[in-house]
Amino acid sequence: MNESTEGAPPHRYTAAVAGDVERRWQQYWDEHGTFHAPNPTGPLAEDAGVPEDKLFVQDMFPYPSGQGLHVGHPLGFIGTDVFARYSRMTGRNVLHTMGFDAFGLPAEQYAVQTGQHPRTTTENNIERYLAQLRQLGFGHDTRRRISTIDPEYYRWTQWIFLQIYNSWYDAEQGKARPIAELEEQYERGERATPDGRDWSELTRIERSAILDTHRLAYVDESPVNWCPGLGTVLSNEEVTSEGRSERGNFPVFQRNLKQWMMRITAYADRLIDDLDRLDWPEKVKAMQRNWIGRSRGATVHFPVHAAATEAGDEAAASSIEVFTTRPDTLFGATYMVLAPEHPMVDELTPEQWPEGVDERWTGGASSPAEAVAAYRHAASLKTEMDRQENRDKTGVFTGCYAVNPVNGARIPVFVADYVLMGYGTGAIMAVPGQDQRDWDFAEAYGLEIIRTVQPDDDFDGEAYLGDGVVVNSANDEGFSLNGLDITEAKDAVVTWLSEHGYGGADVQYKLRDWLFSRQRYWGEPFPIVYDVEGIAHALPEHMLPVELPEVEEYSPATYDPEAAETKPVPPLEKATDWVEVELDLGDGKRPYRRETNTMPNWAGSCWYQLRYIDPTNSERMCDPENERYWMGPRPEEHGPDDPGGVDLYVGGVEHAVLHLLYSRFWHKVLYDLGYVSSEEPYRKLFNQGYIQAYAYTDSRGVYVPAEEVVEENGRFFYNGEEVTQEYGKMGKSLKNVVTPDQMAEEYGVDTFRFYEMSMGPLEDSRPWATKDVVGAHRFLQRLWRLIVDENTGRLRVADVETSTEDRKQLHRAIAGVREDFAGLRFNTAGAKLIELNNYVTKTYSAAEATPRELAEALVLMIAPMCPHVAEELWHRLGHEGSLAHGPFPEADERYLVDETVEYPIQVNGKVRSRVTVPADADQDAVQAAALAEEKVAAALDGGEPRKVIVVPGRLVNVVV
RNA sequence: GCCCCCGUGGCCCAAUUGGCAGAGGCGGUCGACUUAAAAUCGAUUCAGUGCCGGUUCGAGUCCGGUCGGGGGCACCA
Repeated sequence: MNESTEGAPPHRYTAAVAGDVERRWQQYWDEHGTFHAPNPTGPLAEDAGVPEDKLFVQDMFPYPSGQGLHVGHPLGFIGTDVFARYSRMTGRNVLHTMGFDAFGLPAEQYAVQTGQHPRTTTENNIERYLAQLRQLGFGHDTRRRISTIDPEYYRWTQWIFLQIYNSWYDAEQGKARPIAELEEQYERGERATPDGRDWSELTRIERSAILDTHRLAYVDESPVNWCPGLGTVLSNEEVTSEGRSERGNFPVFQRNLKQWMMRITAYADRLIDDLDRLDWPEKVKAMQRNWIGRSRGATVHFPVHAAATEAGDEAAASSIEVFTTRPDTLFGATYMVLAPEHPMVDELTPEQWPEGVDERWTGGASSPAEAVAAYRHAASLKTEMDRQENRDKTGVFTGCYAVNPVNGARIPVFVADYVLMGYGTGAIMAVPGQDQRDWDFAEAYGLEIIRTVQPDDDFDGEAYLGDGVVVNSANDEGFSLNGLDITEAKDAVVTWLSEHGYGGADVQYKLRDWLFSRQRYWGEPFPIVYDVEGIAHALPEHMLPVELPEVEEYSPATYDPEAAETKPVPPLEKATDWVEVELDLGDGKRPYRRETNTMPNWAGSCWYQLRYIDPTNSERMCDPENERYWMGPRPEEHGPDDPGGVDLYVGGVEHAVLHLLYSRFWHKVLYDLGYVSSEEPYRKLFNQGYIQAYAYTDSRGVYVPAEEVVEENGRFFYNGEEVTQEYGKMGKSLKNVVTPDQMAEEYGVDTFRFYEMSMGPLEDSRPWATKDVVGAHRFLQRLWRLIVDENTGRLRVADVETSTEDRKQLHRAIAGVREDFAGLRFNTAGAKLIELNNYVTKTYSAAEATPRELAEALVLMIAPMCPHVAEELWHRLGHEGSLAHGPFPEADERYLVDETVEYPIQVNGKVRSRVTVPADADQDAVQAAALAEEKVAAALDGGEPRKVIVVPGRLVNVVV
């Protein structure tokens, strides 16, 4: 027992009493299924049907780590719970639950160390986690809990993969369609095969290869991020800007490997455009726009004087294709650059340097081939880090010239590593006059600089990026851009290019296709097998789920982090009995090999909201009727553009790109294929802040226990020794962890919940302060004391009359609290409740009894934040059952308006006096009353005011 | 380098969106209860909103600049 409860009155609301109350009500909720939300149809439907007014609230589900929770973890969970509880009390059908994102590296790594199966570790952690969630009193519908590692869940993850695999993107219709419909187009000859042969003439392998190039999930041999230290490949999103793995910080290398990809780029436009239809933080939208990186511009083909590679060879007419966002500057293109990896480099490089070549261009080599080879070799050795640290422009002349199509100018072609193979076409037209990178290169290599946009008069920079009039842009055939503005010039050039066959308008994206396979054990197996010819086959639905086999070794082969030339070996490769199977896929039993990669960790989280809706459905991923009810668009409620989706999705901003982009992509595919009615998974997104903490280091830089540090005059001491304060994360190694368990022990969960919500706005990050928690505790003690006699435990509430003032206080609080709850402003809702409680305490704590009208309203209004103590008091007030479904107090307009209003009177903006007038006084009456006021009259000194501003209900300002 | 967000009493935070800077909590001080302390209760204290300038009858709120803190992107043609 805590010493603070010793000697306290026997019926005071202490941590011990709170703990008892909390456990009892948690059990009650469990036994009564209080938070079960009915579905329109299926096993979770009820005879009574469902109300039209519903709310689907979702938290970003947690990874069940073995570390346990600290006080920062549940912040968002409490926020959604308060909102869900408030909404439920006002009569809405509320779906709120929580599952687990349970595949992932930590369990696998633990398995590697200890030999314990990742499933065992993970399931134990989930048990621990569930106990903690229960302790915090969340109103989850526990029937809807899912876990991504549950075969009945990942069966549907595999099923969705198959839908994606069996689809192609029809660019004309702007949507995904079944691959069978594409095959029909080929069969009927409506679509030409790549080499023009008839579909019927193609072999099975050839047909399958053609279809594979259209599938939304496909195998590709292309450059991928290979991370030898982890023994796996990674998606672009999982690689940091330093070119290292986000997890583990190992070096990542570009290697050509055969891997599964998802054609997310097909959805680039919709993923960008539909952001406008979402109620999301602008910051997150900006990050997604940035990641997708759409730029509009033009493709331009530059003919090359194809340098003969062999003596006497008349070079074939060839051209270099570039992408530019500034086609208007085409007349200023004075040279070109290819990325070192560009496939055309070899064919363009002639035997010998042209006559009189600039020495700076040759790199001192005796032939172009030698110079280019040396440069490419040097570039290949550079890591991302090197490239970033050193931005000096380097490059080498290929010996080849291209022709600027617009004016016939002969311009040199360089190889330089400031052009990246991964963006656009891997080649650029260089316009030093309007691009700083090109300017830098041109300066270093003595290349011509032509301005095609007239800078402002006072411009003294180098490359000019601003607006202006186009100059120096005309050819001999009468085509001229001179005098146009940039936008007009772009249009004119694009038109000219298409008319003359040199290119046309084009759009490029930074977004790449999503690398979807990982060489790990602890992930979803692919529902794919390969036949003896190596052709991939999707497994039929009835063979799902494909379950993970038992293996000896859980880890892939890992290597020296720097060993770039190594190859991935997935752990499933060794499960021979599982890999080699005989199956009947429709043409008799045949031998197949299973795909041995597994899906990335993001797969399971791409669609879990759909499974929450229909967690027990064994026929379908989710019944369409249930999906339509919980997630379907509601234009009458959210406007004509409403894409539908979860009503409120709360989580950290760290998932701004990865999870949220992948999830949107999957959802759109499912929408296109007709499985869901919503076009987006999450209609409204909210990023909660982080709870941070102070940490302290001693003179050696070693962390000391934060809770034992004392402050004195702004300096900090531990055991009498001065220590240094740091601010940041909460973590074991920082010795500053505070757990919800500690808080529950010391104050009870309701106090903890109330404190977390009242610390500040949910979206803000703020420091944890254990010493402040007592304020929330005192508040609940005062509330309890108003209702329960601390000495006898008897109810001290009676049906006594309340005063008009009481009602004004009460109804003002009700109106404010309702607004605050609805707007997720729990901190101010809490403050208003404390204020009302303080008023009632002041008015009735010394009286015989507290009026029931006030007591009940307080109890109901505190319930979303402090549900256990509210249930207990509601019960003691004589009510049967739970208050979880309301009622919630309603404000009576009559008490929100005063009969009189006190106006502050400003003279020249400074408050000088006050005057009280009837609330219905019109502006003239208020003005008259103000001017008649003694001090104001004195300030006017008999003169006329220059101006009088009356703000109805606010104030009067007299200007003299 | 580019883009975004935030600076209000000693601390965490409010302020009806341009209208009296203070709702709430912590802390401090004083008092009650107690043999005493803790806990609890009551009372009370404290800033002119990072800084400079502008718009306005009126600016924490809008605009420009500047300093400080946090975040995102980064040779993307």
